[in-house]
Amino acid sequence: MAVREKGLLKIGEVAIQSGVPIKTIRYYEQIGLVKTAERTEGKFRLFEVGIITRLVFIKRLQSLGFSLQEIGECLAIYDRGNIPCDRIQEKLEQQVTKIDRRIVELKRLRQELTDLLQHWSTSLDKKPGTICPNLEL
Amino acid sequence: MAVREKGLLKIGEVAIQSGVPIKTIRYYEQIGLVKTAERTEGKFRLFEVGIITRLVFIKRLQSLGFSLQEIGECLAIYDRGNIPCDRIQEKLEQQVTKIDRRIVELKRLRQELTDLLQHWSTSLDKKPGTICPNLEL
DNA sequence: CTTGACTCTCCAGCCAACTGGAGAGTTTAA
DNA sequence: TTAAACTCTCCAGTTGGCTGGAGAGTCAAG
Repeated sequence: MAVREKGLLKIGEVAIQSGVPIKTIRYYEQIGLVKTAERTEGKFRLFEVGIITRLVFIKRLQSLGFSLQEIGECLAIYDRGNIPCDRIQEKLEQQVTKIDRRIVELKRLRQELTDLLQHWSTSLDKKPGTICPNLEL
Repeated sequence: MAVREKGLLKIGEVAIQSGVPIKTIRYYEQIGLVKTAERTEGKFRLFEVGIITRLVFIKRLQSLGFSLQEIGECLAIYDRGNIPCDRIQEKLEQQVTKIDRRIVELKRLRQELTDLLQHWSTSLDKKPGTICPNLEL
């Protein structure tokens, strides 16, 4: 079992260990988030064990609201030999700001909805040129 | 000008009066949200004036967070000769619930982010098998 | 009758992040 | 050696709500 001697993993094992589906791993390779170390003669992908950490990292950042695009930027820093902590910190802060804005938006919408509901009348006549009279008031 | 005599509108005029782009109107027709009253000999769409109210209604519900699917349901009630107020009220309430859930989610995420940032260290060494040490703590 | 504005259909693409399937080839354990 | 399990590439589709463009046809004013 040449693969295990070299400490390389086939995609299926990577999928199991990382929890990321095979298809997704291939997709990540396609968009440059991960790389295959080499291939078998029969074109099977072989990954270094570090791929697991990498995939877990990707999923972690994703769960924090990062896009694959942004994750790619962080990984690029790492791949140049640096720790991407600073960049990530920055992004995290932006993320918080984005969330805050989103929450404000949602609250405004919620207010609009509850205002509408508060004045909702269950006994309005059909007015010509109106679909839901309650909405035009 | 036969069109105006009949009180029918061509799509361009509908677009101007409703503020909905021509392409979008055709799309709405395609998915069954609106109907053309008839066509000219040359296949030009002719709409009844009610289309304006209808489009404004669609946009209104959309701004309240309804999907076109849901809007379609309300319009179907209207098209059967009923006032869709009850249905809309129901949907609005669901909408509020959805927003509340979303806000909770966002707050939880926000908390996670700020927790991470609070304990962020700017002087961590690169650890083997780690991409961003701050994230594994 | 001509010209310019308008509209038609059909196809295709966009965003993001995958996911499904066909059909073929590879690896590995028994 | 054989059969099961695994993997390959390539293409296409998903969700939702549009949007763009090509190329052709139509309408209305002068």
